[in-house]
Amino acid sequence: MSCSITLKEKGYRLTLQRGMILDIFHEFGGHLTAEDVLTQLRAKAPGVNKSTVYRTLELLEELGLVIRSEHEGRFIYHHAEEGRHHHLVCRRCGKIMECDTDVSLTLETALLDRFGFEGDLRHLVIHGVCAECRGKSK
Amino acid sequence: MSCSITLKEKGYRLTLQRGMILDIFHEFGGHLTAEDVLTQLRAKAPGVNKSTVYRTLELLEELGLVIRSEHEGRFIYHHAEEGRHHHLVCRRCGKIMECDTDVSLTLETALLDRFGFEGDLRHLVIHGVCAECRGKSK
DNA sequence: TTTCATGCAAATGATTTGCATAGTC
DNA sequence: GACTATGCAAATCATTTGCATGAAA
Repeated sequence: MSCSITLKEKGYRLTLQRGMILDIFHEFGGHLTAEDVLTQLRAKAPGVNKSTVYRTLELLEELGLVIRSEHEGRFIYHHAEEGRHHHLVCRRCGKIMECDTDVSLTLETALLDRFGFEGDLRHLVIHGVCAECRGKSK
Repeated sequence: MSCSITLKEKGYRLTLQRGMILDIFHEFGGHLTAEDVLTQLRAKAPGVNKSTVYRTLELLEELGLVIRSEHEGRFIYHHAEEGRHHHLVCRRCGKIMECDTDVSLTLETALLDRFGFEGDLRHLVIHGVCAECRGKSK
């Protein structure tokens, strides 16, 4: 698959661990913490170490294969090929929804026009209150 | 000032430390880490403790007096009254610029219309490349 | 066989917590 | 005087790092 190719192209070794971590991102669509990845990984290969996960995630992010963001004091990762999308985090129930990026196109052009800032709007984390929770309390 | 009043209104004690931390947010417009606050604080009152800063920041955030966001694995805080603004973080030079929120009005309404999601667009952190850095490399 | 990746264990650094004391109301 | 906030020290938790060994090219 294309990720493995990228690894090799850039001169990195395709190890069993790296392959499995890439697989996890392919299978699992959403956002994962390093610990999530480790848990998934250990279901298949019990011996794998924490450091390997952290080092691999760092590498994959450098290569642009995964996107790193942060949530509640920890880093979360998702597959870059998964497509552009934003995260809507509800501050009441904690639910995280995905939303595609056409909602932010205007913002993207505005930033470029006004500030010359090339914003990476492939992935925003937006906090707020979801429809469900708004219905309950308001 | 209004912040002190809010503290008292909600039944919290207005201590010297809390007052000074509020002052720091009033004087210093930008975003501060807990450690930044501690440093500023110790310039005036050397004896103040780390825990007090963390506990105060937690309280101020609960009361809505400061806004907490995260950047590079640590929490950053800014005064809520400072007005709505976004942060544009340059991934090349690390510079953080502020930008007002009218650029995101379209986004705000789009989220509400489409998902019923009431996004808190008083403060976004947007990563990207600033005009200066774009000029250099592109 | 050479070099890079892994596992292990220990270090780091930000944030949190328990508890006795000091300060506010 | 009662009760809350502070300082101190130690605990926690995610992430990082040094080093010897094992695996990939």
